Amino acid sequence: GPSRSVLFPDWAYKPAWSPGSRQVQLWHFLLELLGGSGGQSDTIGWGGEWGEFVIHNPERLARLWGERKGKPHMNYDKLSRALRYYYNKRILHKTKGKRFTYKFNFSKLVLVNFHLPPSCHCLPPSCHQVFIFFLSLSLSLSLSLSLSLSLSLFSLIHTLRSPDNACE
DNA sequence: GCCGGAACAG
DNA sequence: CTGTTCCGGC
Repeated sequence: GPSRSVLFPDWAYKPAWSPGSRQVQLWHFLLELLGGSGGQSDTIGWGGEWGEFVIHNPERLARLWGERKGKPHMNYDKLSRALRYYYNKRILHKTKGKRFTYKFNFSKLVLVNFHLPPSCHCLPPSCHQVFIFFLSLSLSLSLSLSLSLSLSLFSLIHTLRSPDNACE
């Protein structure tokens, strides 16, 4: 597959509940596809609104996702069930009335997956907002360069969060 | 197509 | 935990 290490640092693939595992998540995969080819391909592309994306070829997307996860029987019916589980997590929601169209909640995406402990005051207060700004920039301009900058900032935040830089 | 419950896997 | 599989309902 295309370069997952380019877009996401390794720690982004490790859920907090399972330090050993390194399973790619569906929203990683979607952003990966949307981050390349100027945000447009025959399979998936950014939509009209901010964070909105359209699946142009649902079964092809499912096949690619199945290849990544080692699930040869993946299809859009099952992939879309996984997308629907994102609704309550506030990672995605459906753009109603538009076929195969969903929308990212990027601020929630950041807060859920990369939240800072409230007790830590080592970081500037607006690190999240800075990241969101970069990510929104990459969305509006469809520049993978901006996405790389965003993830570099992610890495920086992660480094600052390490025990070596703990408060007190 | 889209929804969400239920059982299940790793 | 994040999905995967299956499915009845709209």
